[in-house]
Amino acid sequence: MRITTWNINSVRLRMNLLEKFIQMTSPDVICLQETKAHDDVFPHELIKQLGYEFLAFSGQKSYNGVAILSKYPIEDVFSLEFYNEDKRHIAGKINGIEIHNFYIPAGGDEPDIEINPKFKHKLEYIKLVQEWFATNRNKTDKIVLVGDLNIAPHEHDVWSSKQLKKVVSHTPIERELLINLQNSFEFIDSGRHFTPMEEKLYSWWSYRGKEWDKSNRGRRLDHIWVSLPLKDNLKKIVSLREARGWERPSDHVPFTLDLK
DNA sequence: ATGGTTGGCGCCCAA
Repeated sequence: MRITTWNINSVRLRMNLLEKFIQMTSPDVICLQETKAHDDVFPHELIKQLGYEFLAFSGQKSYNGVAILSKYPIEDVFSLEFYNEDKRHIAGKINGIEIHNFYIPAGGDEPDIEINPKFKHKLEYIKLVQEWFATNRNKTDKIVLVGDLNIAPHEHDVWSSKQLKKVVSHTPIERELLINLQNSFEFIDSGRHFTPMEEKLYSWWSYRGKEWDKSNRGRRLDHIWVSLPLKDNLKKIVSLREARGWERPSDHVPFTLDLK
């Protein structure tokens, strides 16, 4: 089973890129974030024409929004709403595996919970996810957790750990909380399972600043984790860097896992 | 220390 996570930054604007990616990669399951489309305007007919008959989506106007596109039936679909009415999560069971698609809050600019409520909300959100899994799921369940988690947890998940240590997405508190969440459920980080810790691995390059390709100031914000029963099924991952150079790209690239 | 770009929507906000 081939599973992709991709923050597409407006699904309606980038249907042509989605089609291009599908032709290249043909995943069984595609999890999208930042669809930025209310359910009433989600392009479900077009996506079905691309070969994804089974869809689950939870969207809102302008912001957030997540979707699961699947070649196989999706059962037991539900969404967690940890903050306001934000559409940041959708889950469902495909071929006996429960897939959780998250769009964790970005957290604003200032990494200080006293003056920035968005940062506070981000940290709380991660703790709530951890509590939810501890309370509602077992480590023996077959689970895949994907999404734009908006945190680059390890040193070589960013172009300069030193220069980004006070930048939201790579502050010590966020890194610690995300690693705690991962360890608390013994999730396996597929990106680092296949890429040595000392090797750079990115999934996002900012729109700001010229020459993203040459300067290569990337971050690994997008992740696919699997629960312990799926560890031996891990086959390979691909972070599709070239997608950042496509015409009118998302600032995130598709990240794909193959499971035996 | 600062400013840089993009998308959605409505005349600015979030990333």
